[in-house]
Amino acid sequence: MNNFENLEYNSLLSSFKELLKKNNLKFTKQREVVLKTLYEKNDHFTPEDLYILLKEDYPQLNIGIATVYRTLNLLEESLMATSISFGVAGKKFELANKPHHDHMICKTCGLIIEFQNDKIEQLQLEIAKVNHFKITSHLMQLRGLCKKCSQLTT
Amino acid sequence: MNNFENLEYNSLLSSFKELLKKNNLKFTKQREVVLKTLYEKNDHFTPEDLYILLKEDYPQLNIGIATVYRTLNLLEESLMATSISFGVAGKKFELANKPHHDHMICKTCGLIIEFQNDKIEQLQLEIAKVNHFKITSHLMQLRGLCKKCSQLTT
DNA sequence: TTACTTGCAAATGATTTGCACGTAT
DNA sequence: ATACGTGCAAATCATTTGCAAGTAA
Repeated sequence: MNNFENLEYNSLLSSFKELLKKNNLKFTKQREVVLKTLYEKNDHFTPEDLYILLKEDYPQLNIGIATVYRTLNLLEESLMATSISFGVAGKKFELANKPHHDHMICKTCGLIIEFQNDKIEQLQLEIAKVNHFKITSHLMQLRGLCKKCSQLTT
Repeated sequence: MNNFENLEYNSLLSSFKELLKKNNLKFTKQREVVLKTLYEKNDHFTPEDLYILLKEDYPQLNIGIATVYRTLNLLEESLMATSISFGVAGKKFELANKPHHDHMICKTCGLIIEFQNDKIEQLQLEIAKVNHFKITSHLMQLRGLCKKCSQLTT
């Protein structure tokens, strides 16, 4: 659970600025365009993906990939972004302004489908309770083939 | 689903040898001790963990870490082992002779608790069906605090 | 004998870090 | 003016790979 669900851009921006101030960090153009792009594109990005996109969209900024990594890590630590891991293949980040959801990931084309299921969440809580385990977060990924790729394969 | 569930060591070993033969690969001491150690310790290991353990237990073998990586990858490709990912922090492998299960992972002490829930698996299949997605595997991890660590924290 | 395998060290690829310069406050 | 942030290049870390020597079949 975080405090950023369903926020529009201006509210996210305010939260971000507040958070920066609270930690004696500065509001820079680089940090701004990372947040803005994640919001506008409303998608999942690897740091590399986002770096390339920012180079295209804001060439005059001449952003460095290290800054992209630093900003994504900052957003994730502040709970304004979340990431899903692809093992050694890296991580993809998304803003945390959407309600909680999990992911289906196509092994062939990388398509990500989001889903949410209350019954599963409920069952997870029950399982945790039986094991005296206190859940702080969970990761659920269904891996396989999306409609398109499973048709190509067949 | 794989064919290794509930197998004892001798059967696993036979399967492994068969699999090696089928692929014109050789049965070596290094491959043997990796399989054997995973079986005997019945636990989850990073390649590094296992490498250190094998160095201790079989010092005369002088196994290299590259061989540990190669063997774990071979076992995983052959479906005799599975891995769970910890993001950038790496992967942990375990033998696939146990029935399918998922994991609870303690963020503080690293304890792994295994669990299995048919209702959740069923719900996952339904969700996939609705989205025309063909599941080949899934990853479900509940992260948080085990009984012991949540008592220490409180 | 003939491949395949191994350990080693070098290569790789993603991510992080040190540093001198730039910039928000 | 004073931190903090940035881009760059070098460093790091886990993992993979090339190669000459070793070993299973």
